Amino acid sequence: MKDFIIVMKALSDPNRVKIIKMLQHKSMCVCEIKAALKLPQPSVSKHLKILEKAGLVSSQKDGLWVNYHLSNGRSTPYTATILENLKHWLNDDSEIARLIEKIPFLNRKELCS
Amino acid sequence: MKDFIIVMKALSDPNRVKIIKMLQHKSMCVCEIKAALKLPQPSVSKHLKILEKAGLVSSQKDGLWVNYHLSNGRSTPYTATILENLKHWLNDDSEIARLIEKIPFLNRKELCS
DNA sequence: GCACTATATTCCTTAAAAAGAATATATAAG
DNA sequence: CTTATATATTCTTTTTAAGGAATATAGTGC
Repeated sequence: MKDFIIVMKALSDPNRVKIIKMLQHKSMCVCEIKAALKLPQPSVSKHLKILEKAGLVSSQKDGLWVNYHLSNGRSTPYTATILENLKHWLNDDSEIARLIEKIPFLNRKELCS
Repeated sequence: MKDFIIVMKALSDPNRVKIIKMLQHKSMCVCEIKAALKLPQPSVSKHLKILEKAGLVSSQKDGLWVNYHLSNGRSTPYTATILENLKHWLNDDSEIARLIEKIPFLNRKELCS
């Protein structure tokens, strides 16, 4: 039960859901997410930590950067199903659609400096 | 997005999840749920309202009683999938299992008086 | 009408989550 | 070792959600 609640709470925030939707298209570092969502960097880090604890995303260090990507969902039965369904859920949301469109133009070299 | 968040928030509380798991086995009135979960009546009513707003449960008046049951899930794409998966999710949770076992012994006539 | 019962709502208090500012850590480059 | 940059953490404040007590509503039966 506890794990289930942690997953549901992680998904109860629009910015965190947006992060998941973006990661479906591309692994991203914190500063890319920060730029896409126009949020302060500490706020992004905190959201990512919550998603990571819920088993929804994973991270990988790359020098000074930390790349975040969707997890394989194996941590709980819920994460796998939810991540799978989130592939088609919310694609018709206009705000999500706009975010996704902008992803190809995010340039880490420009953003992080 | 807003609807999705409402559903996720509704599922972010253990008592509300327990209510859903019980309703999978039996339509229940407020006082039956109250007895099963050992919660104050106003608290149960409030949880039910949140579940109803999320499109997860529906209610039907029966004289002085109000029977709650799982909704058909047609209100959003999320509710249908979540309700379907919740049929097998959490069945191995000991607290849930104990609740389900007790359902047949809930007697409305005894409880509500 | 009145009394009784099941449920809902309101109001207030408490707890939990989110936002913001500041600071800390870690790695890279000189 | 120093500087610079990306990210994480801490601490405080604000917002949001949950709990509890009291009251309101809506049926039922007399």
